[in-house]
Amino acid sequence: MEDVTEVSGGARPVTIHMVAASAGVSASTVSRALNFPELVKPGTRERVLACVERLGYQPNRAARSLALGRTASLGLIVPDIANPFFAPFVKVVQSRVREANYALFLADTDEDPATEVELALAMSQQVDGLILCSPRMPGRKLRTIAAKTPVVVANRVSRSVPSIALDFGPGIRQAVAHVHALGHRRCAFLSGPSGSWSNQQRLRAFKATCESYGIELVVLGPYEPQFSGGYRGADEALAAGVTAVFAFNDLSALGVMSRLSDRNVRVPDEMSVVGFDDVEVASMTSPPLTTVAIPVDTVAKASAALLLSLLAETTPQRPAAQELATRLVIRNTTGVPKEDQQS
Amino acid sequence: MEDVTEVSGGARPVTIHMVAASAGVSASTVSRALNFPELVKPGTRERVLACVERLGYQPNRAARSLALGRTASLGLIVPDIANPFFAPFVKVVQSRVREANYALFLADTDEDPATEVELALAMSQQVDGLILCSPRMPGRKLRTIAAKTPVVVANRVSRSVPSIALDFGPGIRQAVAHVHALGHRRCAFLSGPSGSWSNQQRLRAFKATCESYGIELVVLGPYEPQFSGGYRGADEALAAGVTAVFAFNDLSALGVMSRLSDRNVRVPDEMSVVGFDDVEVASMTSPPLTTVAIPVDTVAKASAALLLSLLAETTPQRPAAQELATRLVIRNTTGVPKEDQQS
DNA sequence: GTGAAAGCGCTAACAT
DNA sequence: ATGTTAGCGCTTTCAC
Repeated sequence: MEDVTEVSGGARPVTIHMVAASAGVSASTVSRALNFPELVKPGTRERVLACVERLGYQPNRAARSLALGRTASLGLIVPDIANPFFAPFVKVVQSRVREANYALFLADTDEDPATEVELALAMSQQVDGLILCSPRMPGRKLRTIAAKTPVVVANRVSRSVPSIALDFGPGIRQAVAHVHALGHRRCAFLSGPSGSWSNQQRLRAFKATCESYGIELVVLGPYEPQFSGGYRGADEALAAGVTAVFAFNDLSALGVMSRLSDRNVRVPDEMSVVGFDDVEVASMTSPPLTTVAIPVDTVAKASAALLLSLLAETTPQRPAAQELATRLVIRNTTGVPKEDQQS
Repeated sequence: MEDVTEVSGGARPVTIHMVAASAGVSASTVSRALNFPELVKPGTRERVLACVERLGYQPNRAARSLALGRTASLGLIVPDIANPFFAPFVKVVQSRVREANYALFLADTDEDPATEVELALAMSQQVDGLILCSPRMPGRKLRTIAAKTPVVVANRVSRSVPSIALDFGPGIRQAVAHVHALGHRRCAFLSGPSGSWSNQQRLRAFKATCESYGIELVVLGPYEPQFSGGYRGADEALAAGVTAVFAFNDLSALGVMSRLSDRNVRVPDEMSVVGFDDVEVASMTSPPLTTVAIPVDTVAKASAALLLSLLAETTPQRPAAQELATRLVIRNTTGVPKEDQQS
């Protein structure tokens, strides 16, 4: 019985051949024992696995990838990791993907479409599949990338690429109905980035729904989809003489509330505020924010599941597009407009 | 001049040999033209690069890794991506690492030390280096992992592993001095996870500093380091009859404020609240939160820089440990305690 | 049931 | 300056 030195200090990694030697078998047998245990006789299998254990052998991923033609890793590209809307998305995708034994590459585009394309292209060569979250790149680029590697698009519909998107309609209709029921007749929409799919969808739905309810909608902006954007928007909303504002997202709704508080305009008594997304902090503010909730976790799970199923499929399917519903969460930033209040 | 088909549809990727053939040179020349352009004659170089371009050749990463013995990717492991304290950390690390042409693997431990070890072990075999953010694993495990791959630890000091940690002292001293100056003499500390390095450090510093200022410190908890923890803690702080509370972090401070608001206790008039971390939302609340700021971006940058320098070093250095200072950010949740106020 | 051998795509001596 | 060769560590036919 030979004495094989333990993996200690800084020596170079154990290869499959070392294991093979130490178990008195060939490399192929070790490989089989690890990948197709049923193909090797129980006796040898145990001997091999014991050596694997003892030597602390871990297969070299690069070698494995090269031989197999698959990397066992996926990529996720998001516009802004630090955005409280995307962070949970990343978290859920990561955990799902892990469960399926894939590692996850993460990249942040800093909201820049060009960077987005660049990152996606770079990643496409080192992953088995890609999730593009809220991509802003043109459809053409999207197709280019999808031609290189399996791709799933989240938070945007696409006809050429499998996607998980959102139907803002239900949530927006509920929000408008809610505000209408409270008595508001003149409202503002603080729009977000004009190029974004989300903003276009939301704006369209707000316009149509307000019209059908006989609510006058003042469209303001575009503003950056951040606290700062809402902070600026608040003054314009006030100047426009509306009694309620629909913010592009929760962050900007927070900005609105902060500015309103600065100017001693009480929420919801003197101004109602409705957010969008239902990020975690929306429920932590005082007063807690009424907002159109997006089921991010569900979107993230569905995106991961879709990509994984794409990878599992042997026969290529045609692009599936799924749309998830939104809904209104009523908290304390919406109320009866001042003029209507009994005093 | 031969007609080489464009990369269209679903064909298999272009290899270096295809480029070589199409340029009428050997594979090594293509490799050199790409990696050490100065080693190949300008004429051929251009011809090669033209073919690379035309064929859309992208080197296979796995093959490259295998040959080179390096993966050009790094790993980052955090306790909770969705936590507003860690999200910016991830963002900054990602961007730094990208700049150095590394891709980044991300994993989330869900605050579980066992998962942490598992993930770190798994990642160690597919990266050139690892950043462990706020690790909870025992020092022994840390060393095991550091023996396999270069590791940098963030938000925790270690003697055996290079680390970027925080000196909570300055910020805490400023916070206590501030609160003391306002007239508070009995305060509470809402402690976080008892096992965490951060909590131990903060508790110790708060205790020592309060003592030196003659402030009576009531230690409550432990609470989960979340909104919910603070929400619970608020009642206990009120029962303890303190006039100011130091929350373990900003999230729990938000919980405190929310509960206080529920119970109609005004902040800061009837209770002062001090957070910790200075996450982005801390400045977005009404009133904005007074908090001990942690320079996360700096920590993240330093961690990435340290790891990159470790990888660049030819000669192994001994573990460097850097400590970054914290400081108090005074906003509007701290004020003169009620009893002292002129009425 | 197991071993020998070839090859995944790339880089790096070593020749020339 | 460029081509030839070997090899990174693994999987996988193909023999036996």
